[in-house]
Amino acid sequence: MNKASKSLSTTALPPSEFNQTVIRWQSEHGRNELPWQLEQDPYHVLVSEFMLQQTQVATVIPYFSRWLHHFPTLATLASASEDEVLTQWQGLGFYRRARNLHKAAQYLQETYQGQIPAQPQLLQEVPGIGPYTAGAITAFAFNQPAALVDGNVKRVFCRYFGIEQVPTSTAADKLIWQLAENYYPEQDNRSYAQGLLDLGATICTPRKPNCINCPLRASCYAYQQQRVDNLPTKPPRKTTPTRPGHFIWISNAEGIFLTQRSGDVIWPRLWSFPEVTEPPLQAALHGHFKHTFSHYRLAAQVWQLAHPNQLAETLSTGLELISWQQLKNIALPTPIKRYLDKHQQNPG
DNA sequence: CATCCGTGGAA
DNA sequence: TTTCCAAGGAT
Repeated sequence: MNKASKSLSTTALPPSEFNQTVIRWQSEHGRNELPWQLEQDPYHVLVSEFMLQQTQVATVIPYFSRWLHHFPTLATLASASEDEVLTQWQGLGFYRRARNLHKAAQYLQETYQGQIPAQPQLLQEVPGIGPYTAGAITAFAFNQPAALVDGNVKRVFCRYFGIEQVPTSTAADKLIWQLAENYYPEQDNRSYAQGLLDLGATICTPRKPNCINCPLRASCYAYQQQRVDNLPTKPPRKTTPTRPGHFIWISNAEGIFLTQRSGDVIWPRLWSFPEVTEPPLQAALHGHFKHTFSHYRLAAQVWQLAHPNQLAETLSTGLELISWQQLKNIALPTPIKRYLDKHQQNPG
């Protein structure tokens, strides 16, 4: 018995009983009317899975509907411009996903004539598709057998099998993927995969799980050992630093000067006030805002220059005068959009 | 293996 | 107010 399996539950159901229990529960209590479940369209599944990466269902739903209205097919998405794609994505965050989804559509058009392959191995060659999304598309779009591990599966498995390692660790990740490979069914994988996610999202929740309604509680390690509140093991906390930011406000009656950010920074390829590393000389404070990212806090000051001419000396990036009307057609980061909404009443 | 990449909702 | 964390992937 190796080290990893020593801590594992000895009362776990065998795969066939486990996955049949999940499938039966899913058909009665799972989610079956989410927007991307209504039509079994692989493109719909593709879009939803990109949007759902690290993003909750409730947040995604309105974006998904608007997206399909704007890009109804894979081909329309593939032929769209990057700016158009980012504008539809604005506010959803993790903007690399949008560019990856765009690249994925172009890749699928060129490589498979617009068809989406049903094999995880091929799907992982697509930009933005990793191990989870490859399994998810295989299961949800094609109802084919494949393993998939997301945050829900990790939590359910850590509790059910009694996995003590921090779930983000490499050791836990390998173990959970191995279990996932061993437990998925050959038939009905769509319902099984959906059932695992539904269990994690509605029953086996991070806090105050609803064990009394869980179909797996009789054979769940954490439930039996009263370890539900201790599993999965919490990773050590790290404090999020606060970083200063300095932005430049230049506007006139016609519009405001913005710049399109580069592709390798936060808010990649989105439009924003020009950003500088130091507060400019001879500038008046126009306003300020705070914003929390996943890994740091931004304390931003917005400066208005006394002499707009000095801008050329300060900035390396190109500026464009965006008319007040045009603002709604470009991709803006949420706090920049918010700041504009607040101050646009008094432009200048 | 660690870090980066957004945002919003819940407690 | 702070903390947590969500259908992760790329580097």
